[in-house]
Amino acid sequence: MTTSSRILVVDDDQAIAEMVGIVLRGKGYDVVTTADGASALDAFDRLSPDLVLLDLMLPGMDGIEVCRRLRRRSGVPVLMLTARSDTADVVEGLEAGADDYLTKPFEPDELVARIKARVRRSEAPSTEQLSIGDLEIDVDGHEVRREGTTIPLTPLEFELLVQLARRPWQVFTRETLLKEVWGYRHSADTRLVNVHVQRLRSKIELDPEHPRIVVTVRGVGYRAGGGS
Amino acid sequence: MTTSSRILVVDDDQAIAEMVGIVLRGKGYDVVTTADGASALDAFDRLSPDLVLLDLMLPGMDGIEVCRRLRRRSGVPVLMLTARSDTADVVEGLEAGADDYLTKPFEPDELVARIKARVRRSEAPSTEQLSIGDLEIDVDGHEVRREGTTIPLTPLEFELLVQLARRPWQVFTRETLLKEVWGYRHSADTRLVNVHVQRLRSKIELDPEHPRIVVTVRGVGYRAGGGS
DNA sequence: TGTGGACATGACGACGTCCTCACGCATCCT
DNA sequence: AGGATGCGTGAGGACGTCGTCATGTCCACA
Repeated sequence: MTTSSRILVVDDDQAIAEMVGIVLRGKGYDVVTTADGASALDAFDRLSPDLVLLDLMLPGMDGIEVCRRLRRRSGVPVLMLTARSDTADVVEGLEAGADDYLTKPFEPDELVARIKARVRRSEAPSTEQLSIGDLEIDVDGHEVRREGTTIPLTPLEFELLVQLARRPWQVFTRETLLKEVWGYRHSADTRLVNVHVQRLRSKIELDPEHPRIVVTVRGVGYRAGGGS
Repeated sequence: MTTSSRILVVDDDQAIAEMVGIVLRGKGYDVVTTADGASALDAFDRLSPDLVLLDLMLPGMDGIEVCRRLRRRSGVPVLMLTARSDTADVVEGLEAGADDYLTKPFEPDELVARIKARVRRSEAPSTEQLSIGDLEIDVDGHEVRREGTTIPLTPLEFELLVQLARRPWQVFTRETLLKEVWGYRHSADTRLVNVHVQRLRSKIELDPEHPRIVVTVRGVGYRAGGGS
């Protein structure tokens, strides 16, 4: 981890809170503890933790309500921790927006494993990965790679490639591409598309004279080859 | 739901598989069942399900291995379902990339609630929304809005704002900002930060002379005000 | 209240990206 | 085969963004 994940522990049982704190700090997490709902929400706003570990039984506002309010302001992973193990309670907790539900007594190892799973998933940004031919397209990271090495593209070239790669084999007319990539507002000069297709090819094609990734469909437009 | 979520159930125990199928179909899910690892992976490639419910004990390839292979090709939510309840097993399952782990016997309601929680989270567009003052920051869409109208920022200005807004009230030194926003490689001239902070302010502050969103902390650096 | 350091602000130039245009080549139809 | 049309390719210029510098202003501290 470049910087350790912050975890907000909300539990009024001091023994549990301390134990959890020790365990999690031992695993390299940055732990902050609060004992009631109001201060939990306050701490949340100040700290922007990466995960909230929430006891169901709290003085004042209960855990369900805290969870609902957290959900209103953020998509932070919430792991509920409670002594109540009725199915109805579990269902209620999950319905309120919790991501996981663990009943006391619990094994510290399992707690840590479940926290890791939640943090892992929320830190892994919905990495939309497209592949076309031998290219890997990281849509969120705005990167295109061939065998691990990044190919630098301009924003426009990247958008053009993504548009084509999202529907392999489908042919896009120049008009469609202008609308989708450039936006509505643009002039109707479709030769603009040619130029950028060519620039794109000069960067991503192994043999730009015989393009295999972005293929011309004469009289219609362009399509991305599916990799075969 | 616009279209019902597809769930791939992998279990060689026909009684369980049938029961799970009935329960989930009753909740409106589209369920496909396979009985071993190889056909599960095959079905996965064909169907692109929205969630995989995976028994740990399978003929041939075990559930852990199936989970690993799924992870290699996709970020699909995986919920493990098994008779083994040792903490070590839970930890191993979660380490292998599972998102949740439920032990038999289980309550159908809890299964459904946990599935809903997973699907809900994976369907929620990872729209990371930050707000700072009266600004709304759409991190994925690279857009900043005030009362609905977008404020045009350059990529650099946007990254700078996001960096500050991710930790409201926390003060960032110029060195930190240079490292985080500009990347490692950069010169040590911290005045560069001043210039871009000023440009950012001229666009996002209502009264650039008295900035309230990006605030100077004399002798230290800058911080984003939390909106109060 | 004066002084030095820290910060704000404006100007300018380098650079990259994008759009337009001109021309050459390939492909299709008769 | 020859013309017409569609496409590829290179050059050049407009524009926006970013880095640097010079100067002006604010603030803390004595």
